Amino acid sequence: MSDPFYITTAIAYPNGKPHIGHAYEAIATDAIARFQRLMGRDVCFLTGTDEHGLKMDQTARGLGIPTQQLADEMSFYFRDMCDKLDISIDHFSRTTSDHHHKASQAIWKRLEASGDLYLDRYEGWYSVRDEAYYDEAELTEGEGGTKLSPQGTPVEWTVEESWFFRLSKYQQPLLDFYAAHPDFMRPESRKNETIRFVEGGLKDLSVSRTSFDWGVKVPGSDNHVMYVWLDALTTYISGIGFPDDTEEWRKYWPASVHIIGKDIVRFHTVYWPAFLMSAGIPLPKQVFGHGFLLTRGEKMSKSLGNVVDPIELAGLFGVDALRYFLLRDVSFGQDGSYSPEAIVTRVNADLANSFGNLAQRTLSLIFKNFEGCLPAIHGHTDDDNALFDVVREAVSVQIPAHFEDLAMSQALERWMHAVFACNAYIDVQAPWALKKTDPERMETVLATLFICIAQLAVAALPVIPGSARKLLDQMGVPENVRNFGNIVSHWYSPLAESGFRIAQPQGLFPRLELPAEEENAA
RNA sequence: GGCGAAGUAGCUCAGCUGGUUAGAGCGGUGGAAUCAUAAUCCAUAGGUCGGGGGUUCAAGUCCCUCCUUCGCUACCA
Repeated sequence: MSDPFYITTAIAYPNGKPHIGHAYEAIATDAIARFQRLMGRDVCFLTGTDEHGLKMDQTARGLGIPTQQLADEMSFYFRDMCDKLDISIDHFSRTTSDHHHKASQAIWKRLEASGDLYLDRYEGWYSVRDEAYYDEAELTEGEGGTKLSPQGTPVEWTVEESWFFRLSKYQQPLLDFYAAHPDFMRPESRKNETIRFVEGGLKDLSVSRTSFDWGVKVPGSDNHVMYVWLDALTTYISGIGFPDDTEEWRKYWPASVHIIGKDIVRFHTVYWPAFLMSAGIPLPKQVFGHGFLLTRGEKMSKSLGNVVDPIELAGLFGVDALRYFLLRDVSFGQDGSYSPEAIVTRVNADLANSFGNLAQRTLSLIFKNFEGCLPAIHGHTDDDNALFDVVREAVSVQIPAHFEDLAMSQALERWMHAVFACNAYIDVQAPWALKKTDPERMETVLATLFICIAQLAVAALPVIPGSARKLLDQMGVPENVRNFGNIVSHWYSPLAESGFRIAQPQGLFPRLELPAEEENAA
């Protein structure tokens, strides 16, 4: 294979179990990765956990367990989420691994060699929870005269020796890079924000801490640990081999796209590129900041008690149902809203009623009337060709174009459009009525539908991998045509002539019911 | 305060560089069909495209202004 495609999610900070936002990001990234594989590209998909930092250390201490043990436990939940949601990762990287420490120290040495690191003192109001310093002016007065950060977290006056990175030096190089690579930041609104931020001037960045030791040691300064972001971002390259000159590293870097949440755009579009420039490493081709998922239009938060467990949700509605809903109902890049009603409505309408039912009625007719043998084609009519045109246009032109553009919801909209065309076709042709009047025509109609359904199933593989695969299995579609290139080739007649028979068709997408408690709430 | 995004049918939203009667899905209504997961198909419902002003032969689609929501950022020190 050639044409490598390297995609990553953000490296999650596992100070709690994964929530729906983590799941959303993983699912979206997975759909893109799967799509690219089905386009024949050599894909590497990396995710992982960012386990350093004071917060982890403190949480562990609070629980009375070793920090590493907490990290192991929490990281497991994220790894487990990937398994449960059918996330097709190639690498799960952890910042606590030995190799990652080595990689982080290697990049540190490169920054140092470029003359971009210097030792200084840092003092100011520090928030442990945010792991950030704030200006006096940014603080607000809390209860009892305590000082609070803009995020409402407590701050303490802290003085520490710190290594600094000459971020200021990269202001112009970054702006030049943005100008030369208009697709580097997406969507557009995030790009504008970043450019204005950089134009406003960059201050050097404190990149080490001495107040705790749960992190990567700074080479030559054992009492310092590296700033969590420098360490975390390095995961994108350490996960594929850096600093070793491995085959993966040579093949996959620079990354095709980093998929991240809109809240951490700056780290990925300002700090990360600056670090890489300093280290003499090529920059990723694109950073995409997706939106947030709101619960019934409200921001998720622990205090509101509306934090949703994605595993529970998948258990309730099905993994593919959840995946489909998130990618279909939320325009990628914008905020989206989630509710049980919305999932049930969308999934029933699209997957159960339209697509699932289409497959079921077609396969049932074949199963009952031909003992499962695939019907022969006795010459196609204009109606057949018109349907082929619609489905083929969707499957080999529109859907790939939208996926390529990371517009999953639009890809699925085109997919549904083609599904509608199939349902309209089956109603007009009424193969069940042709049984007595024109059995040969009945065969052709069902064969036509069979082909179209297979094409649509392949196009849906990135989003609903489990159920699409099950359908293709039921239909006996050979593995080697289950991709965007081959599914529009002539595989049907050979399959029919091979003597393949479909078994009694099994429904793919059961109609969902609104959970009882939700009905009451609504 | 500055910059930016958004405000389009009951709901969720499409509408690129301005141009025939403003679109889709869901919901609602009226038909058809009965192979299928009571699923499907057809027709339809008449929305001042946030308000106002302007440019143009022609504006959701460009300009100005106002209102609302949101994001980034700054400041009041």
